Amino acid sequence: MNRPTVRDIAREAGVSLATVDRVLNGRPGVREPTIAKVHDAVRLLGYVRDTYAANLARKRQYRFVFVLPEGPSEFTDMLRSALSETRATQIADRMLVETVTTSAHDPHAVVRTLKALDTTELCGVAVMVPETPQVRDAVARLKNDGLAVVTLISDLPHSERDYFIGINSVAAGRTAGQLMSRFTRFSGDILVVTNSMRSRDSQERRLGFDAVIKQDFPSLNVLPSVESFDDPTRIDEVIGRIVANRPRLAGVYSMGTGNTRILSALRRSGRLRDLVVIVHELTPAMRRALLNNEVAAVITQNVSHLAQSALRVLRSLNDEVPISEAQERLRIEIVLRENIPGMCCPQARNPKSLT
Amino acid sequence: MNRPTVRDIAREAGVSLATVDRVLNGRPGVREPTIAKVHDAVRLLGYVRDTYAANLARKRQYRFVFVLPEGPSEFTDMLRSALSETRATQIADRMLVETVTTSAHDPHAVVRTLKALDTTELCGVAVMVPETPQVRDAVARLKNDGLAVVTLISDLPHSERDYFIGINSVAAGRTAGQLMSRFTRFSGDILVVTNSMRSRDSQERRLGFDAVIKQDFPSLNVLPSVESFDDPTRIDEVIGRIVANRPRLAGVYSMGTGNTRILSALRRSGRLRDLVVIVHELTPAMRRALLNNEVAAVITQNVSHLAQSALRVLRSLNDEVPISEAQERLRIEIVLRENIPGMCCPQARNPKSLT
DNA sequence: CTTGAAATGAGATGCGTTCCTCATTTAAGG
DNA sequence: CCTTAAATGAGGAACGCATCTCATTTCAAG
Repeated sequence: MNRPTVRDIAREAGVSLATVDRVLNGRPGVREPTIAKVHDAVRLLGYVRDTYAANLARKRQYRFVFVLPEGPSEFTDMLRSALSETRATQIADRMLVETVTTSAHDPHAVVRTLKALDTTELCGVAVMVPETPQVRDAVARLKNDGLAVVTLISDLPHSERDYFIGINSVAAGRTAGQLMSRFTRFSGDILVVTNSMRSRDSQERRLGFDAVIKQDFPSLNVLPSVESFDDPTRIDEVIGRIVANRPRLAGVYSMGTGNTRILSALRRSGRLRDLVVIVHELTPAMRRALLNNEVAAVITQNVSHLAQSALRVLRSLNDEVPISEAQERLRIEIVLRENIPGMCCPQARNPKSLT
Repeated sequence: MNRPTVRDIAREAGVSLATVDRVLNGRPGVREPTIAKVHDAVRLLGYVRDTYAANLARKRQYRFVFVLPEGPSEFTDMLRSALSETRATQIADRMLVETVTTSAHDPHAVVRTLKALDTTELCGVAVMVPETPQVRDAVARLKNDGLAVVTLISDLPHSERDYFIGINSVAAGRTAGQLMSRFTRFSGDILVVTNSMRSRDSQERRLGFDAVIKQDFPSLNVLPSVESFDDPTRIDEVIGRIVANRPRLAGVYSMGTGNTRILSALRRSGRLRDLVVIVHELTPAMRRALLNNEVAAVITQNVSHLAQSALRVLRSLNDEVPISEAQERLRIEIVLRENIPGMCCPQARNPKSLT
């Protein structure tokens, strides 16, 4: 019992190969009842097009571009290298992916970048940019030009994007909240810091964090969010002040970027060892911080899976085949010192008594 | 600049297509220097065979079988359904996978099952069976017949299997240990229970658990392992006794199967709410237990990724293409109430103050 | 230099598609 | 009933590769 081919469909439907082809590829010049006959045969035989043979025949190349924020960032570096790790898949599956960068802070620059994309050559884009009305419009334009559009890491909920690849920020914030409560033994002040509360991610993480603490662990005192605006001196100053003024400070939750600076500010304050620090995104620096017991937990998503998922979804969108929700759903990962990915050998550790 | 084809190789090497084919497919009748010329051309042009075109031409079907433990088990049910979720991939990639079950308790049955496999039809097997010398021999025989063999969940370290797909049990045990320490506030007795300490997984988990507690959290008192032998009445009896005799009991670490029974025994003892319970494998029952705050954390691996990874690896082994270690490495996942996969909407919760 | 086996070349065919072209049939309009 | 446009059929070429056959070349041994 071999997989049915177009010939089988033709025979079953009692039409010619040419007609089957016309129907399957949505070409004009076929009457309704004939179309129905073909579709019936497809259903009956359980035919699924051999995408690879099809791509071979039409010499297809999937051209995708990833739009990432510019500037040095450990996180986008990880994403970039995860993307290049998929190279074997890329060539096997006839994909050509390139990345372009854009200033994440400047909404106009983002729109310019999106407008500059050559929509005639491209099959799809994956964007990781902050949300603005202009960006939503630019996405609509891309969709209008027939491209597949997926959002990465942070979503554009009311845009016309086809799919979001990333984790739910509210749930991530809730996870951080639960972890913080249990690790701080349910009492003390919690400092919440981010680079900017204008970012949707930070807002949602804070929302989830507060919700779970208010509901389940009300004995924790969560301080108002502190914004660093990515300004190193401001980080040092603000953190220094709060640590000095809050003897009951038990934990620090960093929702945004700049974790390295925040850690060194805390280190300078001399209280780092007593604080439960929870951050997002497992960058190389945060791996080190976990190993040194400076950070208690990292809430993260698997960037490698993210990259693979983005490519799979973009391809499915182009082939118009269904996407398996369950298979593409990224998990909210909790990384402690002992389950850092890719650290199988527990040697070279820096022990420390926490008790 | 398109991808090079066999024609390009032939031209570059100054030989005919037939010779290129002979070299590429290891057919006899080519002199050493000619082989070298072809290989040089391959390297120079960066040729990679189009596996899909190749499979199309040779009408190839990958036939794989998964050997799983028989009997009702939430975990193997999950694995089975994860496997069927990959059906779209299976047909797209010309794979035909079936599962056979075998009695995990009876080493002879396992060997019989492995011997009964039709090695002429098959391309590879994925096995999830306990380790015995006989099983290792059976694996050697399969390898000898030219099959690809991967181990699932629990490894057969000294067998000739090609690849192990699963997480490091020692590291998983360490993670459980770290979590237990922080959640129990670094003090109290810890009950460690498993269905059988003869299982390599349990041994290794215990090893990791003890190591991390001894090194970093020596104030915890970890009790000797209790074996349930999958006997419900024994579970009730042993757990009841220990809970009654240990007023300082702070946590329970279940390394093996039978979590539902263990939980109900603890529930009956009336102390469940005060105990930090950590288990392995996120089954539907454990999801419910997390939601009810009966279990504090589940250490698990992503069964869906496991299934996909197994198929990818089996295919790569058959195609003799390199396997991307980093991409296939499964993570040790920590699941708390707030980051249960696939639970985006935080309604319908059963709140409880833990403070 | 001849012989014969080994090495190599040339070419055809097919895998499941797509995408053509050109003929033939069908159905509706006058 | 004839005309005409639309619908359908028949078939070929190509995609990158595997596999096979048969002819030709090469090279060492005799």
